[in-house]
Amino acid sequence: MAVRKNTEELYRIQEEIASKAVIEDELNPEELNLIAGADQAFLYESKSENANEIKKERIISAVVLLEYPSMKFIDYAYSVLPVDFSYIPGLLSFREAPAIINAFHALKTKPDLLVIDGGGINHPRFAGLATHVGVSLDVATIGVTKNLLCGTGELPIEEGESRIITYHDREVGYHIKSKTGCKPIIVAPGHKISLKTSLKLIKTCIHKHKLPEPTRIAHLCANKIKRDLE
DNA sequence: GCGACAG
DNA sequence: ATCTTGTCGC
Repeated sequence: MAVRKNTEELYRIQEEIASKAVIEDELNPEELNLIAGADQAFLYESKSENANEIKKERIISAVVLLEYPSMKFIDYAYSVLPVDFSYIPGLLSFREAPAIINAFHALKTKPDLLVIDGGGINHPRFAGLATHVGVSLDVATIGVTKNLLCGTGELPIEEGESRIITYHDREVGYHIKSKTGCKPIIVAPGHKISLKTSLKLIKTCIHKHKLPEPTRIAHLCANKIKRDLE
């Protein structure tokens, strides 16, 4: 339940992914029609055999397909996989990316863009979960999180307002005050999309909640699958 | 050395 | 992320 390879090797992989990430629009925002959201939930099966307690951990990744910009639900797909890699800040993708990639492949209709609950280039080595998945699948991605892993930036105050986040002299994302009374969320490009377009599109995906619809619906979907599975 | 640290 | 009931507020 720990790191399998040397941390240095994993860092090297992330640096390679970062070098392959394209932070420019390779999609036309005007023609965006299908958008997807991905989120994960976990299952714990604890077997208490005599004195030893064996715990199996499984990850559920749900990918929901929505129509843009109506945010109308179209379809979904999911994947359940065993996980052995524990959560380590900065190495989240090695724990969650495989399940997301599996669920994405299970989608019959592919989206033009995938929004993931995790960081994008706002990462110590500029290779957060959204960037990792985007480069692996060669699909445009945006990362959305509720907490900041690294970087600095002012906090927006008024609903709809946003402020740039910087890390090592590089602009890596934004804080967005999505709703009054709610802590700002963090948005960052993952792959094949620019900083500004990421901000613009996510704003369009914010309806009546703090989180944008793709990620919010995916979260509900993953939890329902989890309930039905136990 | 100490504190911080996506999900 | 997950363990969990009520409760304050729009």
